[in-house]
Amino acid sequence: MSKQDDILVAAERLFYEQGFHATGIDAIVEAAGTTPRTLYKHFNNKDALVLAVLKARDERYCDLCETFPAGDRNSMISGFFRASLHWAQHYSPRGCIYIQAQHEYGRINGPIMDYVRAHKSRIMAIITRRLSAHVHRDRLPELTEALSLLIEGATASAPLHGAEESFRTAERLALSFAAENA
Amino acid sequence: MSKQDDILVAAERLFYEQGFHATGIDAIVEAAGTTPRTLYKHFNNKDALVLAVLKARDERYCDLCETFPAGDRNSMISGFFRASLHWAQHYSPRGCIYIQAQHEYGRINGPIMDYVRAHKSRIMAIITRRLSAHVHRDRLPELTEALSLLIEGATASAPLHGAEESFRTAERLALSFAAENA
DNA sequence: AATCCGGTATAACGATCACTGTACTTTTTG
DNA sequence: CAAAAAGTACAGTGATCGTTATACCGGATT
Repeated sequence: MSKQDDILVAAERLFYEQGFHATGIDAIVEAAGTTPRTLYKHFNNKDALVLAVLKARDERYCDLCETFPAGDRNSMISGFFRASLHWAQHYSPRGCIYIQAQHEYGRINGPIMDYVRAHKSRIMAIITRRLSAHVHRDRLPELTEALSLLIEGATASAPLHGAEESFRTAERLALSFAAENA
Repeated sequence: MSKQDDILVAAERLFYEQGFHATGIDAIVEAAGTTPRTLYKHFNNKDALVLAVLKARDERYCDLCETFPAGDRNSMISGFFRASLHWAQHYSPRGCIYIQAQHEYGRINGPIMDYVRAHKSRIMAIITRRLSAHVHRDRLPELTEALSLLIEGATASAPLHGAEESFRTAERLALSFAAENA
């Protein structure tokens, strides 16, 4: 476990809990048990650190979308929400960090916003591909968009209404929709 | 139009476009055409200004939820999403300002977070009451929660996928759900 | 043995932050 | 008209921000 990893872990936790702008470099280095000088030897500036945190999260969530068990259409929809509930409970109990980044950096047309957009479309591409064998081709885009919207809504609702209930509601909505648009 | 209103309008725009922590007092007073001294005669501190902005938004959106046209169950669901689409396009094209506040102030157990929670439950109460005449009592809580989740998801998806498409998808999801759980 | 590399310690840079003291002018109001 | 209220001008507070300079340490590589 290098110091670079310690810094990444601490930064991810603090950025997510307090917000990007509200988290100073000093707080990160203290939580990571190191010094500003070391941090800036691994990351050119704060934005680079933010990007690294977003990238680490992106890879882990993409992995989750790739690996939840396959099956028929309905069981895959349920599996997707079950996996996302697990993710929300363990890694994302206070909403989506990309939505958070979009709010805090939305004015800027920089690499951070580019990464947010890329992440969301990566997820949609994975879902589309994994569902493609079990859904009619004409219905695939609208189902993917519905699932994306529902995950977004469940993640945003979870902090206030509880994760289990939010994701269960989202799952029921998705199954109703899929059944009607068979 | 008092200076206090000018300050509120400028603060709402800048907080929403750039984020709360990223927006300095100096930027607000410049946009409002006044001075820091005047701002602090109307608002004790920055948090009080944030609260005033959240309150102004709350009242306007509650008004919207109260006044969209009534009708039978399905037409009210459609009306709710149509009204919210209009709101998103004109006042909220970059996501929900309360979700934004929750991310930036979530660590703190203060009046800002209290107001966020109060806003969300106020909206749900209005929707529940307005739908109560047209939905079976047993199905009312779950439909309200589904609508809340869908509005949240559509608002969060709108900046990336387009407002019309996001709210149309949310509406279709809601109608499928309501039909299946009649 | 010499050199590089990851990391540490300390201190400081200029900029910006939220916020205020003081004094003056304009507008509103009784 | 007088008094209170609202707004302006300007400078400056201490604190914190992201970032860097300088110098030193220990271990692995060559």
